[in-house]
Amino acid sequence: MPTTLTLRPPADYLLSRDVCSYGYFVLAPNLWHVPTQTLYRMLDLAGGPAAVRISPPFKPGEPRTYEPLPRGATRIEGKPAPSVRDGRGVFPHKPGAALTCRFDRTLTREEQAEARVQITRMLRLDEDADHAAGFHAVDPRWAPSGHCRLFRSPTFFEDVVKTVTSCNVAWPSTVNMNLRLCEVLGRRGAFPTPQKLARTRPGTLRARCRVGYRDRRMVELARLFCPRAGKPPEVNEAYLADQATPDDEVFKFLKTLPGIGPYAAGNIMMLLGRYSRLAIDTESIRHGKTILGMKGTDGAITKRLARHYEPFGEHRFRSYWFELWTFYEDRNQRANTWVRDEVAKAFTAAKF
DNA sequence: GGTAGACCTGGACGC
DNA sequence: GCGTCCAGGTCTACC
Repeated sequence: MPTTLTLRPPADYLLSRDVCSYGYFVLAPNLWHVPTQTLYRMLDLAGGPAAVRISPPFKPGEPRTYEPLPRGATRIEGKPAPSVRDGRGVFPHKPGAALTCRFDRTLTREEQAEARVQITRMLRLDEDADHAAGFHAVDPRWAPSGHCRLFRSPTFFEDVVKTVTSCNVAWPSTVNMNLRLCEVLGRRGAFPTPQKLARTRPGTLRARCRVGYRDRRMVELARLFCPRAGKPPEVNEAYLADQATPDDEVFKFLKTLPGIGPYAAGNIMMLLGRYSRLAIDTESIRHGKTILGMKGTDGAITKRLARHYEPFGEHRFRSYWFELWTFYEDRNQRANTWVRDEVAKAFTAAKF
């Protein structure tokens, strides 16, 4: 019998808001199903891949069976998206509602524990209501909407690779690269494991996944996540995620990784739960110019942005990000109504 | 330490 | 339909 797990999120948790809070929710293998406000994806577990559907509790009378997506499907036809009349407050379920995680196969006890860890990481269920209150105390602008959590991947490796696919490329290419990585290298469409990517020939990555010159860097990066000659992986996730490790040390280490520069390192810091740094890219410059009214060269605006977000201290990234995210939502409706293949083309700096 | 140019892909544009 | 140009962040060579 297929496994169903119930996860108790923090009291202020809203699936539609907290999943649709960062661009990675539209990158494969994630699939946000707009009509049912449900997240689908494939998780790679010890016993093999398992598809999971994460949703608020189902109402009495609703079908209890798992409804797999057709292979290759990118969307499901259904009812129109819920009303977005809310002006950043109303969603189709209540804050703190238990999350139902339905799998397409039976999971062993070990796999259930593994799945809980991965889903908790992805949804940031470890950032409780007190954590959110800490952010809102520093930046009260986001208290009414409750924005605080930023969606990420079930594994650190996936977050790092996704960040590399977002560098020096327009958003549609990032969407495409992730789709192909999952289709070509992932088991049943899951995100490829470090071991699989480390064994892949750069030429295959370039030709079939369209990653371009990133091919060798991605293979080298994957190798750093794999144990070698009985030694632990060079990338020590526990050390990097440990809040006792200084931000400066983490940032310095990340920049030594292949394909990771200042922007990518800043972004990965956020994905590790470290919000004290910005990740400055062309979108940041555009934001500085068009929304914050900054003038001057890109270098000058970068310095002004640093000064502008200084007052938000340990929460700089989130204060910056939700300004940017609100800008996107004002022009493209609420993020929980976005369909992957449609936003793939709309979601670029040049379009705004 | 700072900077110029190469690295690829895919969208936009002109013909 | 084809060719050309351009955006995007990192890396390397060079000053």
